[in-house]
Amino acid sequence: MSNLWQDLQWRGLIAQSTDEKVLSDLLNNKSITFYIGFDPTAPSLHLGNLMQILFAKRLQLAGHKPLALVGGATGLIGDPKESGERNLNEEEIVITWTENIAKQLVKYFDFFGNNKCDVVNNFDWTSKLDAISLLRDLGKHFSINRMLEREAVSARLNASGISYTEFSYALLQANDYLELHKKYDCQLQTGGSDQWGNITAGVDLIRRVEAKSVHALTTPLMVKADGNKFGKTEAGTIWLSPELTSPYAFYQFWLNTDDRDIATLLKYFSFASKEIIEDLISKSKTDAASREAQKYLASELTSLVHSKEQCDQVILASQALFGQGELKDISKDILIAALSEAGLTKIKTSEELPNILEILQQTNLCDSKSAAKRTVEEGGAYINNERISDLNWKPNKSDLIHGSLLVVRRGKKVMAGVEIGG
RNA sequence: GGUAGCUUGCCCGAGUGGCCAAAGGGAGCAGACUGUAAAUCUGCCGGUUCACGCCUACAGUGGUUCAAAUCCACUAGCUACCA
Repeated sequence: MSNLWQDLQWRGLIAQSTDEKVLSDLLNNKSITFYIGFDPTAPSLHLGNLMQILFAKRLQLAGHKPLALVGGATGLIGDPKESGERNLNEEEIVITWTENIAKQLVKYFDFFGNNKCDVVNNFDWTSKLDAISLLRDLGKHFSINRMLEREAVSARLNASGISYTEFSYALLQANDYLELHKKYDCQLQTGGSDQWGNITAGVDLIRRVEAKSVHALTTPLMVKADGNKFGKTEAGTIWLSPELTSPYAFYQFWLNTDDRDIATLLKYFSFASKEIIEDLISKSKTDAASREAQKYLASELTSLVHSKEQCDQVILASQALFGQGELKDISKDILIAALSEAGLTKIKTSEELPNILEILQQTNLCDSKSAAKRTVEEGGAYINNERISDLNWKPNKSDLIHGSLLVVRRGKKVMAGVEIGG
């Protein structure tokens, strides 16, 4: 007996579900097997995926067995999206991405015990599916009329069109559910609300083929207060891989969460108790400036996705770079670590020291020399927290912190480091 | 298959021979105010250049012209009407 369902509801994590009474009873009182799928559409998982992962983790913590599916097969086909046909990726690339994703998933689930997680790849069964079976055994259970009703599909029919390849996607995902139902007695598939159609296609298929009733449960689409998509910045997607999004950038992303969104995000992403979360939310209203809720969530998630050690480093780096104190008072090691997190560019001493425009460009703080010049003229260029307004400014020996470092900043919060060395 | 129209910078959208790197809006960047917020106001917003300038750009290719986003031809894609 648990209150999993009530907890999920309180967190606002339930968008749609099949028969609520039956499903909530299963989730609260039984231990079931469920699955959640991830298609390899990119080299790494991102924050949208993280929401799904953590949702599944909540179910596992409550005693249910997760199957983390990687879409080695479905990734080769492409789930139709409203904006238009996807470009097919090379098979080798999809294989690499599938492997990356499988590795990343391992971090978030428990792989021991009665309800241990299994990672499965739909390539294993889909690649064995022959044309006759696909069309005769599977296809016969699908109504085109029904498939045309899907939002993404109908949008595509009215606009750019859709290939047979993508149109067939739902069959494969439905078949995944059927496979996992037969093999693991999987009774629930979870996903984002955009997956509702695909998931219920599987539910229908299982009813037709096995005469069994299984379930679907989706999470809402996160919409930010400013109307933009969650999980992206102007610089791009926030990835879970440290190579694509540094732990520093990851932490900063959460720290900069809009006050209006922090309550929702805490409920979606934090594993803290209801009491702690409600306390943080109330603080975010009474004392928004302290940003305790943002700091808490940033720290919790950076620790989870990267590591506690990385997170500590990043917090130190953030404090060092945004602190009020003298940069010179920060030890060389910590400063180098901080700048490495933000992005450190090395320049050889043998060369003449670059001027401010070159520094801004070489640290990638500005895209071009013109952009760099603009930044300086606008008063947005800082070296060691001092505004630089002279276009010809060059660093002196005495400007180098600890003999070799420059802290470069554009605007209020875009940092980079320069290390002058042999 | 026939006819007519459309295709502009990150996005939307004005421009129908020189005054066009191209109105306006959005996004984005910077400044002020702040909390490394939000809202608001101001400036910027193809590349290179201290700058005059030069280069690249108005679907693609070629042409007319001293001069083309603007005119002509062909190609591709989209839209509407006709069968």
